[in-house]
Amino acid sequence: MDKYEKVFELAKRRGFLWNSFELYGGSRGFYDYGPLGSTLKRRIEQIWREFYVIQEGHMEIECPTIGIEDVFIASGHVGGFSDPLCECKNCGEAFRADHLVENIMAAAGTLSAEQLTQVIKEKGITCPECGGELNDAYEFNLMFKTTIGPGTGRKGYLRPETAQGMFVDFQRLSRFYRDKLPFGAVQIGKSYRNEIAPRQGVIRLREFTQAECEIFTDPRNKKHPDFERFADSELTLYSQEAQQKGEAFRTTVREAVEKGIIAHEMLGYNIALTNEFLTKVGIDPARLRFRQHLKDEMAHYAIDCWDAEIATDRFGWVEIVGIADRTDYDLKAHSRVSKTDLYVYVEYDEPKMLTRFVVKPNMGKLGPLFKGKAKAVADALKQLSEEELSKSQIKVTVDGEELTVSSDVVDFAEETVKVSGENVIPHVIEPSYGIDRIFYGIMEHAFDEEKLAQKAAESGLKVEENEEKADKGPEAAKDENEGEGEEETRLVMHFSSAIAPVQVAVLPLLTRKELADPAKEILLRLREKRLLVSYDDSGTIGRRYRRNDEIGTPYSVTVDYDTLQDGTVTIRDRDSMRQVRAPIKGIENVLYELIYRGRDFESAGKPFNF
RNA sequence: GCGUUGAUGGUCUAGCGGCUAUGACUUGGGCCUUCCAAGCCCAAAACCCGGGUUCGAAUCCCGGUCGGCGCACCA
Repeated sequence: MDKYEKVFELAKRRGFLWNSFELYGGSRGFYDYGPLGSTLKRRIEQIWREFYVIQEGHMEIECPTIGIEDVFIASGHVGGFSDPLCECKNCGEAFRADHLVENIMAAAGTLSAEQLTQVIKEKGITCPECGGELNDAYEFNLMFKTTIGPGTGRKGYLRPETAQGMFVDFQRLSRFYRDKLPFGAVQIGKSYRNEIAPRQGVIRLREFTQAECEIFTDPRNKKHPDFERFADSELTLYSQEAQQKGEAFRTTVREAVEKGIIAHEMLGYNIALTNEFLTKVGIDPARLRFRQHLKDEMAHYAIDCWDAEIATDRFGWVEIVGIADRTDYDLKAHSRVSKTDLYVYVEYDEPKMLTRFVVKPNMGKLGPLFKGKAKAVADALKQLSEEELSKSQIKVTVDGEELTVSSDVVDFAEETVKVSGENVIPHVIEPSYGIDRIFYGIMEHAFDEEKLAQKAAESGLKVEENEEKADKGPEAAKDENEGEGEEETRLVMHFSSAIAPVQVAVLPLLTRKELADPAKEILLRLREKRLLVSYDDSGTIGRRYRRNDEIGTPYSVTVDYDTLQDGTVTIRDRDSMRQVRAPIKGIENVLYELIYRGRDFESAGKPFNF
């Protein structure tokens, strides 16, 4: 079993992730989040909101998951979100039709499936594998298509990304933020891609959760007002240059921006923010890097693009976040299709005085003179130069007809006007998170199989000797030695308490009413503090500790007979397995501080060892 | 999508023409038990789906579904 299998086995068994539709045999590319998985995921999303909505002030919006066709025509998904495929009739191998044609002609990527089929036939292209005949090329679009309304209805698509919502709502958002750049908006929700062959579990899904943020920025100023906040943060960067050498390096955000490795402060800031977020939710910094897109891999309109990648045991480096400067590409595209200008009016620091030549035809006189042609004449006059307008008889050409206008029907002058700003199409900085992949990354990075004997030696915990076996004499001891290969291991999920789906387990030492009652009282008090708590009284205490280790519960509270005497309970720390003794009174505050205030465990009570 | 390989209780697995389908862990009920899983008793729980071959199929054959791997794909 490799690590992926172990993590998945645990995830399945403990209610984190299940194959969807298992009852009916399942369906590829879909996963259910079980009770604990669902909670864990929601907590990740909630921290994401704390970062982007609360701290950064990019408000959240919610758009339909079904979009109308125009939206995806503008975004390029209708035309470009598909690949022309074609298969060999002989060996069945599938190829990208445009790739086959690429060697023969340029701009193969712009051809339709029909055109590609024609080229393949004309040039007699055969299967690169076996030389067999190829069948007709066809478009495979990765969007799920549907119909809106009854009958033929209207074409609709399940959105392949959440980002378009923010672009389509751009004007409303701009008003909401009182037309002041930069501003941003986020959306967390489901997106859909009809993948050809989804694999790798939750890494590639047909329905998945994205958290995307679009920051609309002044293209002339990509400095970040709060850059200093992260300027000295260290990042692991795998830049274009570093990729040549095959080696990532550590540097500060400031240095990366100054040296031009990262294009500008806006990107640098957002990469650092991403780094902070991922670390906070439990991605191991040692298994995290930011990889820059290579020139040929970047979308043609993008200025710079960085992926946060995590090291996974089976799949190697996996992209979990993309952070790109998409320029004004999306807004321009929607402008074009919707025939609406999308811009923000940006005021200058100082109004500019501009001199320009202004022509003012006197319509009161032109009208009676030229009747229906008056408007055209006026327009023609406006095009003339000062010199021509200065003549007493001005000649203009309207619809091929030369007309003469006397100089008294038109005024002109050089005017100085005050211009206090201009219309700007913002550039978009887009951090785009794949929540499901982050979820898996957290699971894998939190997963641990601890050798218990070794741990006990290291942490100075008491090693449990099996007394029974010792009593049985030398033979039993020999048995034990022979079984040495099967050293006891402990499965632990080292979730941070910020995301753990269960934060505290309340456990009566024995299944007895006199212990259960105070335990249940503690349970209620913790719930009042809005902590995620579970109660478990089945099996031995050790077994329950292990159960909670597996689901990553950071703290356990145990009620025993001493509790009845002196009103104290045991708090156990998941990672160190250490225990302290603390009074029941105020226990909810102590746990709250351990979980949310980073209180040191040893300070939570008196050291305790059994 | 092509090729290849696999599919047995919740999990991991034995069985590869003839059984009431193996075992372990887990789970539930109880006993025992005063702090780190596997002490005792009891119980629950499985042959992926559909065809075919055969007196008889978990086992052999075909198709499908799902999983792994390789190729292609990953906008």
